[in-house]
Amino acid sequence: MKVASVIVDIPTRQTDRPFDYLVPDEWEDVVQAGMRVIVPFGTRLLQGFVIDTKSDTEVEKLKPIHSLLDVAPVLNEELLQLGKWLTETTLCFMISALQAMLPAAMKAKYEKEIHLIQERIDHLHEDVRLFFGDRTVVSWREIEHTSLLPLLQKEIAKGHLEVVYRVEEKGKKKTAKWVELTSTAEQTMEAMSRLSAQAVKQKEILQFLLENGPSFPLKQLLEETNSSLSAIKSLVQKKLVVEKEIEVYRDPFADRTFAKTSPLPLTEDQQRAIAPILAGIEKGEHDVFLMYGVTGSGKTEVYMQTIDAVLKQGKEAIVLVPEISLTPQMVKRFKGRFGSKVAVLHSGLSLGEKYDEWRKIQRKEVQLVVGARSAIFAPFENLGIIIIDEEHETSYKQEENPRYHARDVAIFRGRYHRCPVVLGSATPSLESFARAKKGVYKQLTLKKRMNDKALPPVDIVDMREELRAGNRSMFSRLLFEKLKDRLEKGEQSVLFLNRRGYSSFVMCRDCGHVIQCPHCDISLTYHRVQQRLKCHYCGYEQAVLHRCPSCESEHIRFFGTGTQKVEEELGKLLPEARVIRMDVDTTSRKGAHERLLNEFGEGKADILLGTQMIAKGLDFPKVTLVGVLAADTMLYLPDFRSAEKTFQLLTQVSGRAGRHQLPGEVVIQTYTPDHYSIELAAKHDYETFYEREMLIRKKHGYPPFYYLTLITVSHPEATKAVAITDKIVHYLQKQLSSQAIILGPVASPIARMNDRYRYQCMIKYKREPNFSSVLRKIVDHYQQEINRGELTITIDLNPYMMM
DNA sequence: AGCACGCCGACT
DNA sequence: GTCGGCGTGCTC
Repeated sequence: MKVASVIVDIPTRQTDRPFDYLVPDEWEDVVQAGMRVIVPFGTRLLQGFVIDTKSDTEVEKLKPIHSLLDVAPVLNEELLQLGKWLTETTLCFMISALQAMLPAAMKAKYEKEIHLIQERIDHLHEDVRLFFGDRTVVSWREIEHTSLLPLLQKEIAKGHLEVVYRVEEKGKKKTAKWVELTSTAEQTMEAMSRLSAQAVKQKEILQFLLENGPSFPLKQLLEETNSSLSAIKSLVQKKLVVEKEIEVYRDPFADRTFAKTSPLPLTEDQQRAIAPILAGIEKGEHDVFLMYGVTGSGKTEVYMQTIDAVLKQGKEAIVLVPEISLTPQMVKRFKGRFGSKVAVLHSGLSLGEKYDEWRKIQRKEVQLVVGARSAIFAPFENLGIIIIDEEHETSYKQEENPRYHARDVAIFRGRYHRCPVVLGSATPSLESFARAKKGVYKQLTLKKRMNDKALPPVDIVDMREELRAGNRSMFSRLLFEKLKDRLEKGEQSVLFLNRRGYSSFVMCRDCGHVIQCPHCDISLTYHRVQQRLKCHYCGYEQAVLHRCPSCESEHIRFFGTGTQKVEEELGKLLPEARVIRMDVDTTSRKGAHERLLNEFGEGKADILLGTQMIAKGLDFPKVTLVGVLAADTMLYLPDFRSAEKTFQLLTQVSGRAGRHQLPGEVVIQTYTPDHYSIELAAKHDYETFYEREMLIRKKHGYPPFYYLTLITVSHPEATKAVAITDKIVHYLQKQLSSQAIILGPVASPIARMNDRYRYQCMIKYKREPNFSSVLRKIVDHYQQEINRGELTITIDLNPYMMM
């Protein structure tokens, strides 16, 4: 007897354990851990993952596996272990962990249907027969909310109708039809001679296949022989050819060629940095390297040469880059160096395209993956290096279950494969830099820029001064002068507007009323293109108002500075300037991002105006001026990392100027010019920033001095939310050591979302061996209320979003 | 998650 | 006396 332990596709506490199934004899040699199967569960069918096989079980009423979804495991031993580890470190369900490691296309889609039973059709109620018409199957969804439901249920009970559960995959493999000769050349020729004289096309097709076959893609065959499908059909009927479905990959880069590049000679700095990594690769040793290198110091070239060494060993490599900088420029660099050995995974790809890239990895058709966060789960079996570029980026932390950080996963995998993990950044996260200083990570430093160009001088403009001087525009006099100057010289400028925490809201000028979402405690954002007000948290939207709902005044207007508004003002101030605007609105269409950047690169515009997305990776020789319109917009968000984020962003943006022959300049506009994060960013002084910020973190008990966990409780009733949070706080105080600092309950920064009140509790701690079991007990205790859907408790170990 | 099972009130 | 409402607990 062979038994399979299966994790079923229901993410709840009660089903978060393996269920045993009998493996039918015919699959005894096939079923292995890591495969997906379909199993009966209660009355339905579900997708599940085999995590173990064994020869006996305590379970008495074993059901057999219904069917297999894979012929080979989709998760290997390492990834199964990694899944287990994810459940422990992020407190998620096993099924969520397993699904997170696979492309979304492999998730199941469930269909419930009512089938007609042919033999019982005479017994069937008149109305039901009428409803079915000439159909034999009706989807459950169609009748679920109709008056027909009770009648149908009776008929089902009587056995006149049958309920069928179907499980399907979300994404499909893409196939193409091919045509193939069924017999040998001689037999085919002989058959040709027996064809009727009228069958000109059929003979032509056979002849073509004899010369170019024996198999050929159907579509091209029709084109080449200029014939129609009917000719093929006749040949199929005569059994002279067969049609075959052959799997093809969707290729997101099909119509692109990438110029081949070769390794560049390394600078002294680079050589010093690469040596320990190469030694690690050579010896098969796991180490975490923090590569701290100023912008333009050539980190990417170092990455590529280490990858080269890994591939030469016959091993594989993963490169993570932040979603936002996974630009065509970036892809081009890797594709140019490593050609067809590269798979690219990012959110711009369709479900099916991601699935195809994943299968290329699984089939070992590629050796290198460049991708965003989830690419860390690439199913390589012989990893030689993992590189995380811009390691400080918060997008490496997933903000939904499983709430993992790609850096932690990388280190897990690096340890498993005994290979180096390289974290690269010009502005490392405090956590990583502190670990490097302690010697936990090995620090590698790239001090000099490759072309020996000095970092650009930065001017800080105090916008309060501007206001006092009577300048009410969003451009300071200095920035305006410099923009005009570049325009005259024919050089380019980049204007950066950080909109986060500063979106355009609608306010009444008479009574100060701000239009808010009726379901969330957050102001609605004005979307100019569609002339609508939208809630960014629950999706609520409404038409723009022309009269204040509170005081009936007509003096209601839009506040906040959006990119569109900057564009408008630029048009007034510098009408001759050609401006390209890049934000969510202008880049949402596929390929728009790349097109706009290309236009700018070709000099078709003087000014590139944009949000976050232009902060990274752009490298245009003619850019000599970078302007930051409002540096402090995110400085006062309720987030202990806001100073760090501001520093990183300003440093990042400044790095866009003067990367080549022409010297660059940076202008930072701010209302808080003496804030250390702005001052030190202007001086390009990371290390001083690090020291200052560390003092603050230490004083207030934040990472990297303390670990942090955020518990968010949400409930439709505010009093309940407070009471439960309060109980949790008290319980934690009893269970945790006296060193742990437990804060709360306090209302979340967004106190109501989707008509649910949100309260939170923050725990700062150094060492709590029982922490996760304490947290588990809390969730278990409220299980009923959670199941009823009234209550949710979200636990984020190591949060990056405090909202 | 979804479904069966079981316990209460409103009706033929 | 039964039909159907929802609350409770189980699914290998």
